[in-house]
Amino acid sequence: MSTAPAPTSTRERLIQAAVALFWEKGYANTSMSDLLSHAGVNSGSFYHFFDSKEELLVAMLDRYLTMLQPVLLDPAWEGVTDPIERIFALLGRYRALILQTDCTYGCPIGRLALEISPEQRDVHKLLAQNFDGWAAAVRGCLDAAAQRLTRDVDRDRLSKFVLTVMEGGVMLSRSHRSVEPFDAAVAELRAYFDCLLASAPKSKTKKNHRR
Amino acid sequence: MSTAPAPTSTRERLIQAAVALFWEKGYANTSMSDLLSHAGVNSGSFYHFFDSKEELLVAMLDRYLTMLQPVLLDPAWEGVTDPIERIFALLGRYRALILQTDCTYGCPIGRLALEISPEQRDVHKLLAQNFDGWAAAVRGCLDAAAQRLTRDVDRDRLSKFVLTVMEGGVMLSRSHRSVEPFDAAVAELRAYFDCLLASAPKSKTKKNHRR
DNA sequence: GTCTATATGCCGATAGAC
DNA sequence: GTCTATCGGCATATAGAC
Repeated sequence: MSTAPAPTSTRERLIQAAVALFWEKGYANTSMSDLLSHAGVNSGSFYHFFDSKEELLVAMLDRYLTMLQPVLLDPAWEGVTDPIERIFALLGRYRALILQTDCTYGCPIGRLALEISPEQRDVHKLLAQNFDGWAAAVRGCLDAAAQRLTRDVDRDRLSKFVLTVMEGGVMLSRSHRSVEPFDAAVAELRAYFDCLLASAPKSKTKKNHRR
Repeated sequence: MSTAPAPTSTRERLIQAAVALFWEKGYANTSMSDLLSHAGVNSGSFYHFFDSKEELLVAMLDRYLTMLQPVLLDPAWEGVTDPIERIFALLGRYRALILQTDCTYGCPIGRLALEISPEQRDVHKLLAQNFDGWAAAVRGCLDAAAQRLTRDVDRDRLSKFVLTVMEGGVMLSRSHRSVEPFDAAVAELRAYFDCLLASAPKSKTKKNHRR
């Protein structure tokens, strides 16, 4: 409970700068001087901690893995207990991000997945791990709601489908400069969930999904 | 019916090089010298036809619009008449592309949508037009199958959903270096379609969708 | 660990003869 | 319309004092 200004280390500030800038501008379009000035660090210090820009990318993706729960899931799920609604609350966070960025949002992980050369296998492995972590969170929700879903639902596959739809929706919203494509994708996903929940008894989750 | 070797113009060769290279390496990672050597053109000639690299990008995206039907849709739909199967045949083309590229495929349009800065509105307008053209083709299939779909299906929204799923599936396959995420997404989409076709009479489309 | 100064190379774009 | 030669700038990365 100290009020100290949190003396973030140089290494830490660089990772934070990477989180912000690789998200905002992509990897190649973020220059070393962008990173250095944003972090308030000099070139010499950078190369004391990292061998290259790519190594900072790796460190950033590692950080993302640990940020998923506290930074994304916990806030998204605060006050939301129903597991199916948690899935849509998570998608709601992305909707908020799209709006916050004036519909220019690109998911940092998805963006890097398409930008980074496939030869950089270590980077793509981390990207895949980030995707898997996200999907696993959704998978947890589906497991919690298992008895409400029709028996033949492949919950693992469905959790990845939610991720797929999120990524596609974010992409389309960026080029259209509008939330509408994202909203449409989420609405369609909701319709699918209604399908999968249809024959189950407790259909408590029927507020205003279909408009 | 001439057998002449089709003396492609310099401008044309540059556009073709852009189609190939912006797809393979992205926009920023394709250098002018990449483009010039691939097209067999000198720098001076390039700037005779285009004011800048970005202008070539615009020309390439215009070209993509005209290529959609003959290069993508026509081959995908050859021998496939059922409109719903046409949708999945189109997705099958992307599956083939993923396999052809050893699972490093990134849809050129989707990739640019995330890479290009939102400030370049003209580029994003063309990207959105490309997305819209693709979705419109799917929309045409859905319209043709309208009487088989449950009444409350929003066909326009559903056509965009198919695009969303394709783009998300391609993205995940690239980072996982496997077709599996794409296949899973398409299988889930098929399950959704089965839902939407369920209550209709003619369920001729039941071969082996669910495995 | 941090600083300034700088190496080295490729980038997109241009000049100007032919 | 095509050629060669080259510009100025910014990229990542390094050197070496403190």
